[in-house]
Amino acid sequence: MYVGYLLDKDNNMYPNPVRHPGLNLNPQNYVPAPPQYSDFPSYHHVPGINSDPHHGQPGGTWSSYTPSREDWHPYGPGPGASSANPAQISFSPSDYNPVQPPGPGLLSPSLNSSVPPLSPSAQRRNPYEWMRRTGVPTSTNSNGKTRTKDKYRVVYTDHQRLELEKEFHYSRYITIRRKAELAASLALTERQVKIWFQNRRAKERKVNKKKMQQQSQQASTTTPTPPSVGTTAGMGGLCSSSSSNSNLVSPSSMPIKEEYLS
DNA sequence: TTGTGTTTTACGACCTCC
DNA sequence: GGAGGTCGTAAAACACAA
Repeated sequence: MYVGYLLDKDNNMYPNPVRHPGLNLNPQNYVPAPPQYSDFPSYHHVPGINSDPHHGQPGGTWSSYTPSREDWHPYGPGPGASSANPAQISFSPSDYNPVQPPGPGLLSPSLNSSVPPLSPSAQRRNPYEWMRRTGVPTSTNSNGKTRTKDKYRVVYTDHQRLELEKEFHYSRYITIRRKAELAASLALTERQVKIWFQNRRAKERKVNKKKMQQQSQQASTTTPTPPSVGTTAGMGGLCSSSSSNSNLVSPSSMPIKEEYLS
């Protein structure tokens, strides 16, 4: 889909360690971004989001961040907690009437209705279906697991995924500070960000493993001579036998997100 | 429409490091 | 002991062929 397209298009997005120079989305593929994200205050990578030492300027606002959000369980105490996610609320369907928490609205009234889809992919899937049909907690399944309380899983918005992908594209392993910043800016919990990165690394390993299998299969069928032992020439950083190796894969050499390329 | 395969969140078990 | 890593897996969401 378009996230990968963006990353491919901006393959040199992070040519140097200075990152997130505004993180502008490609308007062609992220239409109509301005009205969509004008209500997403942290989307533009507010100052302080670059506070990581290797990310650029030291952050002046870091000390003001309160990481208490980590304790919000994603399943939360019900609709109020779900509604506290501005990124998700912003795109709730017009016929959905969430229980809004009191106080200054996280949701601009203009977004409640007649909002064009977030992205091309948002036209075919609604990331907020769970908000519709998970009103009744499904506390336990047949196995007695308490895996689903209010919802089993949420579907992250394209914006959230884009930002996470960008961060992953920059670094396979997120720092504690960046995790907190990203969680705050994307209205996710730090736990969600952490798990997303874990899953993303797993995905990369899986893809690399698949690639290696294909290459070895190809080599065995085309070349009679086996590859020399002890050399990694030609592997292109695809050695993913261990976790420590997996992060050596060049970001630009990644088989980036075919699922986004449609 | 439906069946099926794939991808995406989320978690638990286990391990390592500080 | 806690945090965060991998690995395996569950199940929802999604894509797509029949």
